[in-house]
Amino acid sequence: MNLKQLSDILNLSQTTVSRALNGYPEVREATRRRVMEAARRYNYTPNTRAKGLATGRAMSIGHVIPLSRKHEILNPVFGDFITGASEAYVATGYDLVLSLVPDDVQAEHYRNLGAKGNVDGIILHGPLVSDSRIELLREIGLPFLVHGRSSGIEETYPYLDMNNRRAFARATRHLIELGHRRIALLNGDESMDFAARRRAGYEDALREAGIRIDPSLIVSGEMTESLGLQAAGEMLDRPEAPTAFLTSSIVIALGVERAGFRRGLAIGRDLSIITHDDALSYLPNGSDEPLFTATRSSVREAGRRCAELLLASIANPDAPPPQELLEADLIIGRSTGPAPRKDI
Amino acid sequence: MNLKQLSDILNLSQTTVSRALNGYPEVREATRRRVMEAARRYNYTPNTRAKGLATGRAMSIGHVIPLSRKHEILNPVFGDFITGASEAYVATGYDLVLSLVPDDVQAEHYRNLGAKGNVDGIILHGPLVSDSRIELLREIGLPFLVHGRSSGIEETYPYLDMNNRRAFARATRHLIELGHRRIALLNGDESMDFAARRRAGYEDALREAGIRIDPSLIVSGEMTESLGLQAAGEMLDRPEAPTAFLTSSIVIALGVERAGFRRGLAIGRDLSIITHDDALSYLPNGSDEPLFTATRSSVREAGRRCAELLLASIANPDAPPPQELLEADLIIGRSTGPAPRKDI
DNA sequence: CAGGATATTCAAAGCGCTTTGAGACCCGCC
DNA sequence: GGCGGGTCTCAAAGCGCTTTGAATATCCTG
Repeated sequence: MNLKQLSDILNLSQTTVSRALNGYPEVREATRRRVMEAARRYNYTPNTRAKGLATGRAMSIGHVIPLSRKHEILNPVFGDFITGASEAYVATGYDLVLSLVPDDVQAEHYRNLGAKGNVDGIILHGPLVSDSRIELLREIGLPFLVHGRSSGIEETYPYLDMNNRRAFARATRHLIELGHRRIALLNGDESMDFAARRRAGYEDALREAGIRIDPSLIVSGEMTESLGLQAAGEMLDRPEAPTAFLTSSIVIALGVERAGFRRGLAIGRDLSIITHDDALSYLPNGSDEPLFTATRSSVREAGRRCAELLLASIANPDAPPPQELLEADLIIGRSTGPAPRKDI
Repeated sequence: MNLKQLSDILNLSQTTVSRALNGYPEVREATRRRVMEAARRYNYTPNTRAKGLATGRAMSIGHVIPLSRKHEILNPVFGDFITGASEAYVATGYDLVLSLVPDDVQAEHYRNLGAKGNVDGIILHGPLVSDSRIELLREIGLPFLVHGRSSGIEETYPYLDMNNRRAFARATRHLIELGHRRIALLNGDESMDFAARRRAGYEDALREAGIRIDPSLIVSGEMTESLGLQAAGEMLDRPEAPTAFLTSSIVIALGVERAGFRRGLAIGRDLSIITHDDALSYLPNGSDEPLFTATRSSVREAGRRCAELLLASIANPDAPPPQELLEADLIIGRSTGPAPRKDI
């Protein structure tokens, strides 16, 4: 069923039907009702492509997920982010076009997305430190919004980020106040901006407390269970083992916990853990009382907000670029406690 | 840059340029090269919407993820699936349109997708037992392919599934051969088809061995770490505790493991665990030797294959509906061993 | 009830592309 | 040198929608 068929049935012109459907004022109420009614009856839905061609708007947003050739890991966070974004899109009739693109063809892909005209805007995922894609997107002229930030980019650009630095500084400070001195950091890949900022926060707090930064207590890499298991295992076997771990994701923390279990260490007593918790739906941090003490910030909420901001800036292109910084909560669970006596 | 501008620059008609670009034979090679060259130089990419309008093909595939209102959990498996599917799409120039749709508006959403004409086909995720969406999609007439199957649907429909029943029967048999008699099953929500089949496989093997099926050893629900922790914890505290667990996902298995740790049980000796392993990129089952004994089937591979099958059946609508069944591997890790002596 | 204002409706031009049917050009052959 | 056949190129008609500018009803006032 297309517009012409519908208007023929109604004995109206296409113009009138279109206007009636799109809420223009030049249509008598009775006519509009009649049209609406018929549209529903015949299950008429305007063809998106044709509508897009005519209006110049694609009614869809592109999400481009970088896929490293080296470690082809799709960030598990992504699913929740998308869920949140989707909420905003569904509410406004937008579609979500997803592309997973290998690093080496990213630039080309962004250019194509612009030229092909099938998205009205782009959400940029997984920004690196000094990420060149930001400049590229500005150059292309397609509206965009960065989920995260990129240190080292001077110009202002639209973003929504979580205050990683402050969150990790707070967490580190909390451990220090509990008497811990040897605090390990198991971080994500530090070429990613978020991980670099988390490390900066960790170092801020240590410096502040006059604690030497020990590079042998810092590991960064893919955020998997085995990273936690292996790195923590190795560190715990040292004579001067850390008494506390700060980890960038719950999955890593689970690995640390296991390394502790294997060595007969009680979590929260012999060994403290604070993790960042993205509040992923399928990895809840305990059901009632949180398992891990954690800096928590819902990535789903971030997804929703990102989508809202991008849609708003598409609707109003002259507004200044949106920039938002979410703060994480520090929630206390059962994985932290005072540093063991002998270590104070 | 659009076709007209490009053809003006080249002093050619739009037709000629279009034909040159799309590989039609009526263009001299020299001309074609000249056109190609210019297209690259000016970074011309045909507008998808316009092309779609003219050809009637959207060059994109819709993935509809059901989002239960009750437990808003996005299956973590989904990320890897999409990654796989993406590989097939990128190779053929298709886009991936994603929608997360609450259960109660699914039917409407499928209808709209059809009418709006912005996808050429649909991948149906998360089929339930007797899933009515399959009938709906057939009625709508849009090409589709089910990832999984739906028991209780009589007509043939295109699908790609993993042989869940056989996989779980094999795993259960393996435990039985190791001497286990009290084997618990921690399953996904059994209104989902895959979970129902897994349970059937588990029961097949028990029946075969003449072991009574004990409903108190079967739990199904959301596949989270805490499900594993709680269900296993509760079972292990019984006088007649199970000696082995079969779980539907690694996350559950991690929970079981933790419940074991907490009770001082050695995994692989006091307690055996077999899990299904979707080979998720961010949840590797150990780095060299597998942590868990597992039935393994890469969901990413499944994604790639689903996409390929759907694209093939779009290209050739008269072919019989593709139906494929993947077999899972049973890989032996360190989480299984003979049943403890006293229990034999 | 004429005349102008207002409320409705219409025909037609685009949006950027593909594709059809026809025309121009060039070649070699008789 | 004219003609048939191949090779290229072209103008124009759609694809389904929005939107402009004009036409037609309808209504109200004096």
